[in-house]
Amino acid sequence: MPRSPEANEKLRDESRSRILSASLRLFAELGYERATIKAIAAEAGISQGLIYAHFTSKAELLRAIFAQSMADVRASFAAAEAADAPSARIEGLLRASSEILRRNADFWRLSYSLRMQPGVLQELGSGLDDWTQSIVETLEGFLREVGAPDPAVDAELLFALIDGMSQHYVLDPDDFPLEACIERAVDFYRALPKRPKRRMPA
Amino acid sequence: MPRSPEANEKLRDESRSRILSASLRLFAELGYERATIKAIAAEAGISQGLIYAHFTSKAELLRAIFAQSMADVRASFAAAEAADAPSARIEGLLRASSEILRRNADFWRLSYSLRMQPGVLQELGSGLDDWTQSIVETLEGFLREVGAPDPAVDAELLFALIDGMSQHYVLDPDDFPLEACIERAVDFYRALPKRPKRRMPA
Amino acid sequence: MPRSPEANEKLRDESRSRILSASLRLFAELGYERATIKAIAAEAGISQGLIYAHFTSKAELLRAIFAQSMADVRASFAAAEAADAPSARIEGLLRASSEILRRNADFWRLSYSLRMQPGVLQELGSGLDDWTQSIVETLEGFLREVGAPDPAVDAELLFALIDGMSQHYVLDPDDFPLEACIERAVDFYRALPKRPKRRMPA
Amino acid sequence: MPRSPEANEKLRDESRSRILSASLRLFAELGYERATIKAIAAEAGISQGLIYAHFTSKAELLRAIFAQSMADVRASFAAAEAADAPSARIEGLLRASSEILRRNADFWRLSYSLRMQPGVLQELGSGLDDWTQSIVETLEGFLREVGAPDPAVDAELLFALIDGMSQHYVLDPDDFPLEACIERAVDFYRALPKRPKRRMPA
DNA sequence: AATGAATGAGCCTTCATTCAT
DNA sequence: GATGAATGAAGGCTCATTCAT
Repeated sequence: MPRSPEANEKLRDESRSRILSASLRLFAELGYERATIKAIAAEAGISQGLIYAHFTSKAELLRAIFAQSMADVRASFAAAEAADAPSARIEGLLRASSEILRRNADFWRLSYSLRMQPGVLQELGSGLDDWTQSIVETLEGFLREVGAPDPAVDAELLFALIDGMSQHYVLDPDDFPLEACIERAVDFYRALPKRPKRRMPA
Repeated sequence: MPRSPEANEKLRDESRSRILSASLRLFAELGYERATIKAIAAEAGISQGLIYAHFTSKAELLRAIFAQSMADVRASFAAAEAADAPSARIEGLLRASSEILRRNADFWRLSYSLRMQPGVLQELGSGLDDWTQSIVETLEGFLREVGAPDPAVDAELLFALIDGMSQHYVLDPDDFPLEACIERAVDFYRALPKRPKRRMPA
Repeated sequence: MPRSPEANEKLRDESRSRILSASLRLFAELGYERATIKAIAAEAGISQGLIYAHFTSKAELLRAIFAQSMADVRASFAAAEAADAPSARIEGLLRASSEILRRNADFWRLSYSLRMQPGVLQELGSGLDDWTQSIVETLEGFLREVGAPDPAVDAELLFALIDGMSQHYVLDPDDFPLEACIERAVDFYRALPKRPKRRMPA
Repeated sequence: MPRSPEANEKLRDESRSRILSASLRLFAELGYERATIKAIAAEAGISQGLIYAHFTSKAELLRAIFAQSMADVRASFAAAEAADAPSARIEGLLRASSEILRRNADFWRLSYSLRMQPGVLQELGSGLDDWTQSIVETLEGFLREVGAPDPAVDAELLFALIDGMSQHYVLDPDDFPLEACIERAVDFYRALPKRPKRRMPA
């Protein structure tokens, strides 16, 4: 007598999510290339073959992880955007990143490690570029609202700042003072400087 | 008939530096794992075997690149530190990074791609951690000099900012407005905000 | 609640024959090695596991197909043999092959593809050799009856001819003029040449 | 001091031809699928990796074998065609096949085994179909010259006969009376029957 | 009788590394 | 110093087969 469809689905889902979380962990810890299918299977407590019953290839597995995590992250971002009054949006966003980071540290680690590897990146297919692009645009909108003198440049700067902090946190979560840095950044953006008159810098 | 010792040494040095620059280029472009010894040899215009006459392994080649480039970078930094009056040091440093980046873009690309891959990193041996540590300390000194309220945190923040900009530049040198961002950062640090009284943030 | 034994048996037979015809089709189309158990199950509309409830292995499945089809073919041959007067037996056999081929094209395709792969053949176990042997002997009998000068050689020749035509037909059923060739072969055998005196050929 | 270019070429050629002949042997003996790269390497007395220094893939290796052998065979055929007076061409061709077969028995075994496996065939790329096509056309020309009533059909018949004999020989070189069969076939074609008046066959 | 999740051996291929010259 | 042929240890992936239900 075959297993009931529900029992089957449960088994499958269980396997799938073990694979997914094992790979996220190992991809983040070792990097995509060094995280062996063999090692992933071991970490997930299953056989190598089973991975291919769920994902057609290692690259597919990477894509699945991204799809899953990016959906999660996107939701968090959207929540942050909607929540605040215009004047507080930047503060809101900065403070939100802290939680988003903590909740998906492994994903961010992986994502940052991939960003610098064009070879692997293209196995992932596009999506990441578009995404960062859209973040910059969002930031630019916020900064325009608060009267930044050159919102395009300020957006790049703010994004660089957030990205830099995120990476430093993710690299060393125990020692990097994430919250303190964020609060300090808030100070800076509250005192948003006007662009001064200036002679051409060399 | 044997070559003269000097001619030999010159040949050797020539080979060595071809290998080094070829690997730097390929490591940066493809990532450490995907840059094949075969491809490096081809790029350098020499045989695979010769690489092992100069470096005992691929990891050791990576180490050599780091040693060479870090020396170069350290020198640039030292110059920047010494050049300015205390009050202008932060500005000086920010502006200096632009040139340091442009001169060694490949090295930075590689370095950033490695930083997130502990697996590869440990083949590199320590050194990178110590180095970033020393940078943070230098920054902290600068910030203390200009009266930052919490130099330790401000140093982390400034380092994150520089690192973020550097990465964004290195990722897309043609589109990222590096100089404009740096100048804008200078604005922020000229207007260095005091830490305001504040109720505990949630 | 348990099914009645008869219903069970009917189900079982149904499954078995679906499996058999699905595998014959796929073995013929893709070759034994490339026809996956998974694909066979899909083609048969059943689960992979069920195949192993009927056959202990893929090789055993192949054996079953051969047993089934060879029985079928043997019957057709016997009918052809018995039907004609001695003088017309060769013609009868030639003409009969056409129908036998058309009826079991897939089996012949498979059979021809296997014949050249000793590796697979031995998984099949003996049987095919014996069978071709018996065909040659039958032909030899026919040819002796019609006064062939060297029935043994003529039998080999005739078998080769039939086999050659069969394969060419099976390879390209739409373009190969099977019936025309058979009729032409009949011409040749009606005019069965005497063996001429001859000097040793080099 | 590097090996001389000649020494290198000799080494390479030696390896290449060991690989080529080992694969031909194993492909012919076991079939393409069952002839493992591992087994081929062992048969050739070299490492698995070396095969890929000469051929980019297993399929490529197959292609190389075909290219090599087909050139050889084509030359033999051309020689046979040119050698004889029109009236003796068919005899000449029949007798030539014997030697062509004996010289490349393994290649023919392989070639016949592949012909029935569309999957593998297409990895080989086209060429085989064109080739058989051109053979049939050549035969048709010969038969027209000697006044065959329907050269197109007669060509198919003759080709089937040759192919049938070839296969039977190649399947069992020790027992199949190749020369005797060929001589007997010559008898048949010397006595080339006219097409008789005939009522429609059933 | 039947299912489909799960296994594990083995395949093709890549690549850092060695070695004879 | 330099070459390039050669090796061998994985790595990703497939597939016949088993097993709990």
